Amino acid sequence: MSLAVAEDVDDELWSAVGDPTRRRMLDLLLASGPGTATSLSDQLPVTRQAVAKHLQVLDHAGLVHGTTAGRERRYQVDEAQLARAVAQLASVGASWEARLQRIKRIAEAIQRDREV
Amino acid sequence: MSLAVAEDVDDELWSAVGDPTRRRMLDLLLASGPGTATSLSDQLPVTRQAVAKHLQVLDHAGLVHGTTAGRERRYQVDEAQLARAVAQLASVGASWEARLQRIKRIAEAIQRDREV
DNA sequence: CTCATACGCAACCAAAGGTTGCAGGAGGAT
DNA sequence: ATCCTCCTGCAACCTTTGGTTGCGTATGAG
Repeated sequence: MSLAVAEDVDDELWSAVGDPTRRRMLDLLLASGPGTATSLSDQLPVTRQAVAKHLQVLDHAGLVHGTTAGRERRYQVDEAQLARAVAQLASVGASWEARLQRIKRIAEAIQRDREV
Repeated sequence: MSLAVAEDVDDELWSAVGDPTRRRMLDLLLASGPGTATSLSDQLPVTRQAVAKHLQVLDHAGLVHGTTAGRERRYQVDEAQLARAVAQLASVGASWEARLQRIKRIAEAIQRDREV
């Protein structure tokens, strides 16, 4: 049985998604479609500049993708990359859950031994 | 259909689990059983003090639970709380995936309209 | 008793999230 | 063409957080 830790996970994706503000930005972009730093910032408790920095991070992680249109710059979610991120979350979760199961089995085995 | 954003998530749990070092620590504690700041630190690329701080964070989030034994202080994973964290990861992932699916369906509908 | 070991506390440093302030470019109104 | 507005980018600065080194202290081994 492979005990390899599931931390072959892309740390940049994780930390991109690890920030609560960025998670909410992704939520908003998914819920309302493409948006700009300004449009996002007035749905969030932070300033436009903070949002802009987060958009850079998300862009660099490939989770969003921005296009300039006139004086606006609108960003939209890269669906494939977000799907990848979701898969990695699931992977880490599954790994932990597997270990918890294993511990539980061992605990039960000890319990049985005591009852003999 | 409820469009409520899945950010009713406990931010403390998320950020506890959001840090890569803390994730590795949880991995180690799950893999090798209870451990001390020292025992963890020499399996990690950071100092004992850094590990100690992370243990405080994890403890405060309820993910681990430490007991003093002589001159050692050993920590072990709180399985129930970690299970909760895993559930929250899964919840956010599911929420995003649902939205991605919805977007995909809409895109296909538009595609069909064009083909008429 | 002495020595090694594990710990906690404090000072310090760099990076990240956040803020304010300002200069510049694109569009609409006069 | 001009003026005004709006959205953007850049720079300076503050605070929190992950990380380090250094030190004092307590506990177990010899």
